[in-house]
Amino acid sequence: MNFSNTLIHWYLQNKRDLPWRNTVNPYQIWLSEIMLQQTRVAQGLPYFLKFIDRFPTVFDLANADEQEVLKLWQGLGYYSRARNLHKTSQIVALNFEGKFPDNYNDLLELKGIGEYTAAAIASFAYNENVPVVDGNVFRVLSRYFNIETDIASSGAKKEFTALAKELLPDGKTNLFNQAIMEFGALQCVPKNPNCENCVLNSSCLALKFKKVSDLPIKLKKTKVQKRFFNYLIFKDAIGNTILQKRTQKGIWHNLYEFSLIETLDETSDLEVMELIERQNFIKNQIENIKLLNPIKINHKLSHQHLSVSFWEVQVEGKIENGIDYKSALNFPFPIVIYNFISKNWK
DNA sequence: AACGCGGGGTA
DNA sequence: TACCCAGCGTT
Repeated sequence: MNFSNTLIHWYLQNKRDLPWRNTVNPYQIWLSEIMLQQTRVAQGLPYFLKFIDRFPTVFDLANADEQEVLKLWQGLGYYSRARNLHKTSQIVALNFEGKFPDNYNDLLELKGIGEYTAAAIASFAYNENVPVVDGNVFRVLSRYFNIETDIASSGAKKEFTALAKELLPDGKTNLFNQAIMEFGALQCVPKNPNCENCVLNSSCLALKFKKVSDLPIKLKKTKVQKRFFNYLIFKDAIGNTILQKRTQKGIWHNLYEFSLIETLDETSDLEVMELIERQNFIKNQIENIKLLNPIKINHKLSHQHLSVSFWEVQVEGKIENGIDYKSALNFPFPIVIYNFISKNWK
């Protein structure tokens, strides 16, 4: 049996039972694909179920506020996906009468749908003859065919797409695309794959040449920036606080946070306290300042490492436009903030 | 063509 | 720690 049919055969015996595999509804397939961009199935699955429950159709999603969409997306990361998801739902609902484009090229026009996602939707929902190339496909193909192209290089996508297209079995694009990705996720995993027990081990070139752990080749390294966040949880006489929306470019766009003092390095608690007293965030007089987490919270993003402190700042009187705890919980937060307040703020 | 964008799992 | 995950949009 050849490569493609072996994969399909393996897939039919080993595939996970996932809700978006039991449908050809392009709305559900689209939703799952957006959520699974750079995201593991285990992490995305609960969000998919929440979204389908709250937004059963593209019209329900289109009619929602962005803030509610972001709230449901809270914790999943890469929040531009949620904003683009919402925008695209409105295009589909209003301009296309709720019907998703039914081919690769038209899908590509939509916000948040790139080459991979367009191919995924086109093949899964419409069985169009287009190959998917994601991280799994790069890994499986580079190993099986011993391809040393740097997968982070500009030409790699074209090269692997062409190869994947050659491998598509007639009329079974849907199955093959699912199969090669599932194979990469379950069998041909990044580290220490179980090659002894693999349906392709007799013909895999990486295994033959003992290069499994060297492939795929990826040269680009991400460099990490360190940042130091001090969040001020103001509290007035009736327990209200201040929240603000992150409208600037950068991380957590359109999510909410407390008043923020960012310092360039590991500033001492005493110095931060002085900064809080000097900076006039609100008119109210400060009564008391208390550091809530003497041990800094380290929150790691893929490209930034954050050291986060939370300060309770008691002020006199009532804060203008203050917000109470119960209302605050309805806002979408970065998960590091949400985890802290849900644990430490009553 | 290179970079910014989350959060969590794995070794 | 370092790397990876059903990548995309911007510059």
